[in-house]
Amino acid sequence: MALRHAVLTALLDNELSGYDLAKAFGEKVGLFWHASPQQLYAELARLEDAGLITGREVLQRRRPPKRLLTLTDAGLAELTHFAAESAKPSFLRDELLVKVHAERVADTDALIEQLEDHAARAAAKAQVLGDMLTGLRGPKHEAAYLATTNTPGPYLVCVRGRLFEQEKQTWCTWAADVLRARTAGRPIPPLPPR
Amino acid sequence: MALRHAVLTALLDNELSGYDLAKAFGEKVGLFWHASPQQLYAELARLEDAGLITGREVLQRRRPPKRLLTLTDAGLAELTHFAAESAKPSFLRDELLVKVHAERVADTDALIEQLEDHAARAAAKAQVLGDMLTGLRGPKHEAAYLATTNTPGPYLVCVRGRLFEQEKQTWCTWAADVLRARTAGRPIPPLPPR
DNA sequence: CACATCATGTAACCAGTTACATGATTGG
DNA sequence: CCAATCATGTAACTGGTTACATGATGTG
Repeated sequence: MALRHAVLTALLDNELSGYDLAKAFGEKVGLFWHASPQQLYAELARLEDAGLITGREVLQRRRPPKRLLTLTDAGLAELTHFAAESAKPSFLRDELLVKVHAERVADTDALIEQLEDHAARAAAKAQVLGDMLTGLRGPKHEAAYLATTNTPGPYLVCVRGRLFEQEKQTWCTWAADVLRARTAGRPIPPLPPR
Repeated sequence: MALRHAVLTALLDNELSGYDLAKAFGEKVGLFWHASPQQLYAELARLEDAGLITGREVLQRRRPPKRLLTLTDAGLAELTHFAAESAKPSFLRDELLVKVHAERVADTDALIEQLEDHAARAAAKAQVLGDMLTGLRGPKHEAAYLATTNTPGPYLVCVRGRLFEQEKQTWCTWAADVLRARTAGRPIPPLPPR
């Protein structure tokens, strides 16, 4: 049950509403841990029942009121405890790979199209993550930022997300090129080094 | 519902028993799509009910009898149809990243240990995948193999798995080095290029 | 004789997805 | 006035994990 801890982590630095969290999980956080709004609202209710977070009502001018959520001491302790446990290994799990594996019985042109589509999306995400990284470290160089910040965690995680997307882009592009070269009888391109 | 299709794909080339499949999902297939034996047996029952696979009993000397499963024509058609649909984007979802994100409130030494552990596992998996690739292409060069085989799918997928594990190893090692350098007051190492 | 491997599952629970539901406010 | 965004959820279903259960055979 790591969604719970992903939520606690997201609340570590900011006081957020359920809505804010849903947005964060669709963007920043979502780049390494995805969850739907419905899942979040359910989890938030459970977390509040368990006393790991508390909410305070904030009235807004010309907006519906919102509940800003904060970690309690118990929530903080829970997070610290969680971080010390050994993490289970993560798996690559990708529908597209299943389809490529079944290329033999698939429509190759449709597959190529999808590979290129996924490559483009990955490139866009990598770009967003790159911008987030420069935003985080500000005017400093990476090494200087990592040496001095007291929250290196988010930066490190963001680097991983970026590597992941870059790797995905590289592979998708190459795989599409390979399949295209095969159907056209052209020479197979090598996998670009990175 | 892509487990169903992952199973069909695994049966595309070989006739397998439930037990064989469970092993394959723990090894080869599991490197890009993981499933537990329980999930598989449940899915197999459903697939047979749906008429997408059939089993034939095989008696063995000095072994319990097993049921070898094969794709039916309907199963093949289902797979072809699935491959043409657009695949939903895959997410990176990793407990370890949640922990690193929460580094601020975690035991840094414990985290470093885990990062190094995960790096070692990733390196081992990458090695296995590399061996699988050389096994698949035999004496040929990659380009020659990909140009001539009629099943490039498994090879391409395997390359992706290897890239993923290499990327994971690179990052885990670097992140551990960064955290270690911070606590020791040493200079932060750069992320190695690849 | 004990442990690993072959071979197959069931039951209970937890996590995640899809579809639906509601109502206010802001910007074009 | 309509669409987008802010803000919060519920209900029904599907998918996945953990723990348990059974029994045969091969290896040290």
